[in-house]
Amino acid sequence: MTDPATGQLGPRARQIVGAARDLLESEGAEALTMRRIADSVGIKAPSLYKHFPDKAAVEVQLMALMLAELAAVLEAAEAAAPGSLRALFEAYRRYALDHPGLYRLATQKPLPRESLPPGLEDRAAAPLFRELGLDEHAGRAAWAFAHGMVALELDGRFPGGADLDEAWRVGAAAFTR
Amino acid sequence: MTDPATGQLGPRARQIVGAARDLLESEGAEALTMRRIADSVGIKAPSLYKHFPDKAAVEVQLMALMLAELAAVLEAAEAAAPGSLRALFEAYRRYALDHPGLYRLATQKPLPRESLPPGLEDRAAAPLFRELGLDEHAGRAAWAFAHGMVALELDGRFPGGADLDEAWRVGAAAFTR
DNA sequence: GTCTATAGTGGGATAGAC
DNA sequence: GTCTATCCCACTATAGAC
Repeated sequence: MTDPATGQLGPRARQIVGAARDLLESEGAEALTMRRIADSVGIKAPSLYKHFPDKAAVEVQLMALMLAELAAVLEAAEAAAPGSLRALFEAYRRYALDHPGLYRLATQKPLPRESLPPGLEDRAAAPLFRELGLDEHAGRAAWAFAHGMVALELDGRFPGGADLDEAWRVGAAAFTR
Repeated sequence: MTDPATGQLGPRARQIVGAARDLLESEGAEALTMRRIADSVGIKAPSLYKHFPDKAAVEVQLMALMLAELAAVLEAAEAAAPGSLRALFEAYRRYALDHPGLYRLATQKPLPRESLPPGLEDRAAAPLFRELGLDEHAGRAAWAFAHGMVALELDGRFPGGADLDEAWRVGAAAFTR
């Protein structure tokens, strides 16, 4: 539940979101139920409703968490290696593979844009667009490439021995111009 | 249920898969339940188990259907416009957008490769690889781009007014070389 | 802010008669 | 190959006591 004044989460609510996150990463999306979240926190499921109106509200917080972390990771990559699309892709891939549950949750359905902190979505997308000279079309194409690579890898769609580093390299070269 | 001799589906089983497909496309993945499928066919849910061992077996048939159709569509595009990556992307996009339920079902989880007709997966992938000169890395990168574009578009992740044709064009140009 | 109890829904799947 | 009846499970969410 968000504080009506500040829009911030209380400590208990933050703990719930943290438990939900751990559950999602350790056991996958099917494990993300109100009962399991409550168990992790050490309370009963109905008590969760004193902190969040419904399950969707918990998921919104998880999506916001993912976007903020991804933005931070991309911004750090940009600062460490300015002008390197390779480095941005590398950071994107690493984040997604390290947090597959969160990445999928925030990625496989429409974003509840009204419920998210303003500007957060743009902040996560900005480094890629900056790198590609603010060309919106190239930015979308490169984003789609990165998302596609990650989605296919997470879903085990590439053959076993595939050299994905090389595919990422080809993609980075294709969009670098 | 597959005929033990031929591996083919009987007429009733084919009807069930067709009903499942229509349900999936018209009402989405959540509507794809054994009860709903049975309703569409005009029988009761338990009767489905005389034709398929479980729900997963129905889904496998849907995945095989999607791969076969996608392969056919890409092969047709290749024949109509040889050497055009643009044309392949166009066909890929159109198929996915026209059959979002099927596309997602066959795409958002690991393929049950042992249960699919041998070679089907490769057949669906072949046109793209042929177009890119059999370069496996370029093939994977281009496939990831196409899948990423489609996934993001299906999930409503692009901003409202985004000119996606242009993003596809940029992607095709980037991988054409 | 936590609990117990429970409503209400819906799902996959099986048993056994016909 | 279809039916009825049923099991067993799991989920989200609410009511009301403390």
